[in-house]
This record gives sequence, structure tokens and C-alpha cells, in this order.
Amino acid sequence: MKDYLSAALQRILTNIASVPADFVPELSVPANPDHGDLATNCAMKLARHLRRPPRGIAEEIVAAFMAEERDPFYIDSVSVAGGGFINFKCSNRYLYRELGACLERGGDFGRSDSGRGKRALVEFVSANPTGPLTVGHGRNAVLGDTLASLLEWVGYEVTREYYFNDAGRQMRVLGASVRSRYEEVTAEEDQPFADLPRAIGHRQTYQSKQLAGAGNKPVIVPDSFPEDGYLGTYITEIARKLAKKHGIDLLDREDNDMFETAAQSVIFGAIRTTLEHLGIAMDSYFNEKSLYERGAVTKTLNALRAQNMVYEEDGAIWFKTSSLGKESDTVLVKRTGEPTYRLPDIAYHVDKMERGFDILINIFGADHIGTYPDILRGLEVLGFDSTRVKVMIYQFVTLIRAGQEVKMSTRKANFVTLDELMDEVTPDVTRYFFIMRSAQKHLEFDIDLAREASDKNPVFYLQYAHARICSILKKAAEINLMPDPGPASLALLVEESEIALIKEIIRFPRVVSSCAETCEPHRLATYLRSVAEAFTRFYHSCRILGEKEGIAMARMALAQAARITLHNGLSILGISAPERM
RNA sequence: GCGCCCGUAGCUCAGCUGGAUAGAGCGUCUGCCUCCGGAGCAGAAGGCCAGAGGUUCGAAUCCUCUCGGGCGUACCA
Repeated sequence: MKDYLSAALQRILTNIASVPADFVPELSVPANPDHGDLATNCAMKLARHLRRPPRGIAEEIVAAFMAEERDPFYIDSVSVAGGGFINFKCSNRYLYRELGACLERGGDFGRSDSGRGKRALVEFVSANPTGPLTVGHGRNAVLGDTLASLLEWVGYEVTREYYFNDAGRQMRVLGASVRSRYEEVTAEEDQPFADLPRAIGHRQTYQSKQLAGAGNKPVIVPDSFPEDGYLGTYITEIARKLAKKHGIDLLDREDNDMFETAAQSVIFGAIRTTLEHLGIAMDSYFNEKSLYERGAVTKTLNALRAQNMVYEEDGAIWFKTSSLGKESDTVLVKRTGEPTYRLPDIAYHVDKMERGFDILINIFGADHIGTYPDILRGLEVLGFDSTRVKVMIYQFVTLIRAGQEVKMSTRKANFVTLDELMDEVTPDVTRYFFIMRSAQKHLEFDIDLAREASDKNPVFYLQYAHARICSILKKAAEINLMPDPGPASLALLVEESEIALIKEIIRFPRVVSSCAETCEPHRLATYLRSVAEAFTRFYHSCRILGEKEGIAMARMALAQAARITLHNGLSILGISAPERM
């Protein structure tokens, strides 16, 4: 309907003297339903240029519209209002047709094909395997997965990818942390008889070292514990596992490889389980190490060098970012010979580009705000179109419990894990709370509110509406009453609350595509709330069961359409749509 | 210092590419359960959209400045 009106207006305007050829009329949905269903401001926009009063221009457009362009299938009435708005009221026939389309498409209602034939890669979570996923990762995970679903709904072929780094400093510190805990654990626990003499010796040297290194530290750690080591209890658990399997044999190891790989596999297993619990299935896990193995990192460095964008100074290798709009240059390879994370990051993005994706989406926390411009610069230098990269930055999450902020610090290991959160409030609630707010705003996650299985909790409002519809349809089916989606049946829907609900439902496909285009998944949550609200109003003002058969069957069709919309919308959000609660 | 994000009802937040009287939820107050699921509905109160300028027919929305908060600004990730 919008397309039709827009084209009609365009034709009319070309026939009006001295309207600029490139003028495009805007159509918007008025906030006040008394102002019709669509409105255009083009008379006001043209007033200055034509040097005529806007109302006069509006009258002329309306006259032309009525004479040449009015399609009664779409348009019921047209009027000029306010300072020169032209308001269009759409016909019920149009609404019924759209409602019929919803019923016909069912589980596919809302899908469109603007992305057909295109491939998108959404990279998200991407936490290094050094500890369990935290609440902050949760927001990342839900945003990324929902955005991926939205892209699928508009036709993209989507790959969900998790990029991780299992080399480098972080992993070394992790390995050293585990080793230190292993020494602690093996000194404390009783060992098998065969190892007894060694075990006793180990315990004695361990304890004397501890005494020597002891101070008034608030957190008790082994003397050998790295300064910036990982303090979480999961590290000790991994050490215990190793002690159980290998006894004290690992004490002799020169390197920490065993500790690193053990830690990584345990932690990664936990991360996968957590994601699964949240309803997220990654298509691929991309290992940074593979870039080194394939020589992609060196290749990228050489390619940048070939563009004359790299130089050496103080033993380090620098990227000339100062010539690309940054205030300073950037180190790519440290004096130690080890690359900073930026170089493999650029190599990784080159790899993504070469895999032929049309758009690359990255979900980053606010703390990464300064890092991605370097990646874009690198891609540009290497001749890639960096506008294909879309970066979605989200702000941090604050947990609220008992009205108080829950302070979190990874160093002190008093963070709340995503698993703990889901245990408290269920995955459905977790997903809804993470998606319901605009990503660029700070999110306050009120655990007490989220825990309430009551009217205070917005998730249940949506699910309740869905369950209620299912219940009604089931009850009706028991007395052999079925929804009638035919045009004659739908034409019986004329009550205010019925029309309002229809209008809300048929907006769905546009909401989905616009959320996908703008990368604003929270607007889908806002929209679904309004659908549930419109349904509940309809439910309270119109009965279904007990009405005459024709009316009942038409209203069942409407309820069915509301069910489809809620169901499809919730499925994009990764939230269940229960048939009873 | 510089860069990015944010400032809307007591609280948490919507507000689509600038539009007509700025909207929800929670909290407060008033009604509504012989009736398809009351986890609900109808209504009331509550606002100098942080502040000041500017752009224009028209600004919560765009521009500039000020104030307030978050994040970044490493040969850490």
C-alpha cells in the first residue's frame, strides 16, 4: 500500500508545475489514528519552493489523486488536515487481504527476500576460552543470534561464527594459573600409596614456599600463582581433574602445554554447553591459530608492506594509521616478535572477505570501540570494501539484585556467570531482557524483576497471550469450530479492537525487515508487546466462543493470525511460545 | 586533553528516514472476576524530552556549545 501510494503521488507531482524532478514524497504513519493510516507532508515540503500556501498545494494533489489515482481497493478516504498534511485512510478490504496473507503464510509470515542470494557472516560471543561466559557475554550472544535470525528472515544465508584465540599471553597465564593450582591441590590431597615419598616431599617444599611468600593477601593463592592469574574456582576444579587423572606426574613437566590444553578443553566445553542452553548453535568456531598455521598472518603483513603502509622502528613493526585519520601509528608486531592482536584480527577479516560474504557483522562490547577502526583501515588498504563490515557496539550490563548493583570484577572472580543467571531466571527470560533494550544503552538487568513469574515480567505477557489464544482455539476445536480465513468471513471483522489488531498484525513483515536493516533487534520486542496488547484488548471487548458461528469463525481466524505473529516473532527472538503455562 | 555512546514520568525504558495532543511497564490511586486463561482489562495522577543557542513551516529527533554519566585513548586482549 505504501508503495502504491508513493508511486501515485510521484506521478501526480510530475504533473504539477515546477516541482523538482528529484523530489520524493515521504509517507509516514500518523501517531494519532484519527489522522488516518498514512500521511504525507509533501505539500508542506513544497510550499517554499513553489511559493504557494501548503494547504492549496495539498488541495490540488488531493483533487488529482481522486481524479486519476485513487484505487478504492486501497483507499477509503483522503483529507487535508493541519498545516497541509494529506491523510489517507485505508480500506478494510486491503486489511482483510493482508490478514488473509498472514493466515496463508503461517510460519513463514514475516519472511521476505531482500537478502536473497546474499550471504552474511555474524561473528559474535568470541570470548577467549579462559573462563565461563559472563553476563556481559550473554548480551553479546543474544544480540548476535537474534540479528542472525533477523537476517535469515529477510532471506540471507547466514553463518554464525565464534572467533577465538587459544595462543598468546592470555592462554599462557591461564596455563600458569592451572599449574599453580595443580601444585596446590596435589600438595593438599592425599596421593596414592605408590607415589607417597614424592608426594610428601612435594607437600613439604610447597608448604615452606607458601610460608615464605605469605603476606596479608585477601585472596589466598599459591606462591607460584601468576600476578594477573585467573582466580575463579573453576581453575582449581580443572587442576583437581588433572590431579585425579595424572596424580603428581605433571609436576615434572617443563612446559605448561598440558595445563593449557586441559583448561581450554574443559572451559570450551562449558562455553558450548552454556550457548546450547541459551538456544544458540554456532555454525563455525574459527581458531586464530589456524591463521598462523596457514601463513595468513604473515601474508597480511606482507600485503600491508606492499602497500607501503608498514615500517620498522624501535624493533617493532608499525602500521601507518596516522596517515589514515588516526592520531598515531599502531604497533602490529611487538619488539618481542609477537604480533599484537590487531594483525591477526586484520588477517581474520581478510579471510572473511575472501570467503565471499556480502556482509560481515561484528558484535562488540563498548570496550572494543577503539579497536575495530584499525581493522577497517587495514581492509581498506588491502583493497577491500570496508563498508561491507557492520559493527554493532553494545553498552555494558549492570546486574541489579535487591535494588542494589551487583559489583563484578573478573580479577576478583566475583562475576556472575551466564549459567548462574539462566539458572535463576530461565533462558527465555534471559534472552528477552537482553534484547528488549536498545544495544547502545546501558542495560539494567533486575534479577528480582526477571525472576517474578507475574504480570510484572514482560516476557510472560507475550507468552501468556500466545497460550491464551492456543487455549481458545483448542476449546473451539472441541466443539468443531474452525477458523475461517476466507475473505467473506474476514469481512465480518469490523469492531474497533478487531481493526486495531489487524493493523498491528500486518505491520509484522515490515518490522522484521526494518529491524534487520538497521540492526536494531530490540524494536521487535517492542513491537511484539504491542501485538500482545492489541490482542488482549480485542479479547476483552469481543467474545469468540458463544457468538454466532460466522462471527466466531472469523474471530478465530483473527486470533489465529495473532498467534502466528507472536509465534514467529518469539521464534526470531529465540524465545519459546508455549501452548499453555 | 581527544574520540565514541548515553541523558525522555518517582524508577526502568519506547519513540521508525525531523511531523499533528511525547508513549509503555513498574510504583501510587479508582473501578472491573455468576462470562473463551485476572500472569488480565478500563481509567486517574505524574514531563521546561539535562541546559543554552541555531537550522525550518515544524526539533525529544539534525548542528554548535555547556553540564552530568559510561567506555576507550598500550610494543594487554
